[in-house]
Amino acid sequence: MIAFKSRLRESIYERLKAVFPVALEDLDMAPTPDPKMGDLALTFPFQLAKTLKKAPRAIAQEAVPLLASVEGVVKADVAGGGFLNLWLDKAAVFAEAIHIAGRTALSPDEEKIVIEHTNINPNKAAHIGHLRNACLGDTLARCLRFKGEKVEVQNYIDDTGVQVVDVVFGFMELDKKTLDDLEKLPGKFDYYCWDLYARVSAYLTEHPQAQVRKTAIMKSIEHGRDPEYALSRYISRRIVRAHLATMKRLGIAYDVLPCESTILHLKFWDKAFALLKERQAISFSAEGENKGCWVMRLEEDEEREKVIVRSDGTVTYVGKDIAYQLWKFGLLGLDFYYEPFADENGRTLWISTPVPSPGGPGFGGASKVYNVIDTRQAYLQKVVVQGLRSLNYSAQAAKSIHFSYEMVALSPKSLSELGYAASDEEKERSFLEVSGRKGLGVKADDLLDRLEDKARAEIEKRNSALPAEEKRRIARDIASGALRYFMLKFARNSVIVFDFEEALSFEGETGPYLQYTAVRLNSIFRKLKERHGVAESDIVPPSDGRALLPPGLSEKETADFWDLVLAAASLEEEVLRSVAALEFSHLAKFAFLLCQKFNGYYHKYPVLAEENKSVRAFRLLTIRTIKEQLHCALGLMGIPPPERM
RNA sequence: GCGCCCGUAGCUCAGUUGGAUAGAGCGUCUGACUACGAAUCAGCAGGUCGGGUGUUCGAGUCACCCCGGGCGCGCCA
Repeated sequence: MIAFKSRLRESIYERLKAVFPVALEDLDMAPTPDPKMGDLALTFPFQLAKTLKKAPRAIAQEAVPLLASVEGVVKADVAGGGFLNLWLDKAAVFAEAIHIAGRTALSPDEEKIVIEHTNINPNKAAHIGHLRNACLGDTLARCLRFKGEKVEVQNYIDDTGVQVVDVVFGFMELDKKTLDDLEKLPGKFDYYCWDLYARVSAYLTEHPQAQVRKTAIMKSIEHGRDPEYALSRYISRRIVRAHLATMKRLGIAYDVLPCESTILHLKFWDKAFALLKERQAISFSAEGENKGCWVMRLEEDEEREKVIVRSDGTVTYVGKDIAYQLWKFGLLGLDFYYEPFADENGRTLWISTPVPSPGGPGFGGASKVYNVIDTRQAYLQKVVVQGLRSLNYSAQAAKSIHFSYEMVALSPKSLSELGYAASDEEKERSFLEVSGRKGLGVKADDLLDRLEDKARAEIEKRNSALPAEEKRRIARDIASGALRYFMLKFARNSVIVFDFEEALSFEGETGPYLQYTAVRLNSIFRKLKERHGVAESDIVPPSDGRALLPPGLSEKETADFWDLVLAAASLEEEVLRSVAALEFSHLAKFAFLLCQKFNGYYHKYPVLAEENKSVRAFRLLTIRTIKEQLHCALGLMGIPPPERM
């Protein structure tokens, strides 16, 4: 419908411009509050009132005759204090909706877009906070690809960070395990490390003198000395595989895994450092509290400065991030080497390596970059962008988007369900932050397992005769759909206070509600084939000149049909709106509303049982359009539509 | 102290870059299945949109000030 609307806007503009001082972009067309008042409302009379020194209502009155014969408009009228309401040609809109259903006419704006998301430290299992990140990032990727953009998804692996060092320390010092022992460790490795990491954190707090040993381990890893280096590498790689397996359960995949170790080996930082010095984006601090450091002055606060290179010559996290961001835009003049890491449904996932490997693919070189990182890192992301700007890469700075979102926290109820013994101070609070250090959080796989168990029980109630394998597959799809919708339904700026009961719900505004709706739609077409031998693809608009809307259709049904089709036809606009605002709760809400409208419609209007042939054909055409748009929306959210459930 | 975010129905949250009469879900209550799938649908009840002052034809939405809560502000990542 986006194409229909833009054509409409242009022809309205053509009619108005001779008489009124309007610009094309002033012609906003908002839906009316009530379909009885028309379909779209123009508000330009309000805007013109002052300059024309006329009442908005009078302006609207004057404009009405100009719009009466615009193509696609069947009626125009004045309403309220000066709204100009339009009634659209239902058949024309419906025809376009049928034509475009399940597809899009949108086109890309960028040469190439890089999205960085997930980025879990490879030292422990993924938890619900990580899931929010991955679901948002993956949905963004899907929407941009739908739009036609060339998208590359990167999952940055901090394989040399202190968090991995902590776990190496734990294996060596607390558990006295060798690499050989690790290879034989039974059970879920990421779960083992989850507990170990919490144990190490507690141990280091109680035994500050152990920091010396930890520092020694870190140095060994940096210099590639075994057994520390071999352990760190083994741990990080095995955990990354665990994370990938978790994300695969949600249909989330990546193109490339850039590793921090490679950034260090290939001297990305040295190159970036030289650039920063050369263009004076950073300066050497000769005195004061940051004496001996290379620092960047902050634009919004001249008093403050951020240390980029420490006095001991090592680079900070932000410094490395600036180098990485430069590489994403192809501004570093360096590239990684790559080797295959995994095969995901026939698609190769590549990992960076310092070892030259001829014939490998190339990554990076984007014209726009989205970094999906929670809002607590907003300050650091600002510094990164300022880094680009200071290097005179203002175009790239403007296209460095921090896709920020609030954290996932735990409700007091979920804390007690996890068996967490909260301190008195913690009991006062309305929620607690997830903390890997404390081992406090809901592990992604645990939550998915619980969702699957519950889904399987529900399937058993309804479809116990299905083959076991199919029941398992459906349970997986429902678990995935429930979780993905849950992660998208909240606005990104609001803290999700996680509650098991809410997250495990399959009723109301949930993923399974949407899936159930899709299943009902499937069933109609399955039965159409079984009972009447008509395939879904045979449902097409009448070709013999008969009207798209059957004559004599009741006023009530026309209104219900129209409400449904208008909703379905706004998918593309909703996608654009969601991407522009980075607010995928819009898309989620859109899909939910569409399902609600369909379920209400279907309740009132029988389809297969309808005796009047032309009415039945019309309803089939209507719901087929709905089905395709719904499947499309589900696909954008990564919610799998089961055949049955 | 400075910066960012949040405050809407009993609970959890939407609210289309300012539009007409503020909406969902859950929960409560009342109804609808020998099924085109009840993971559904129909209905009842529930609101000084934290408070105030402005801007505007129009404010839940924008500005400023308060109140309450969260998160940042490391030579950690």
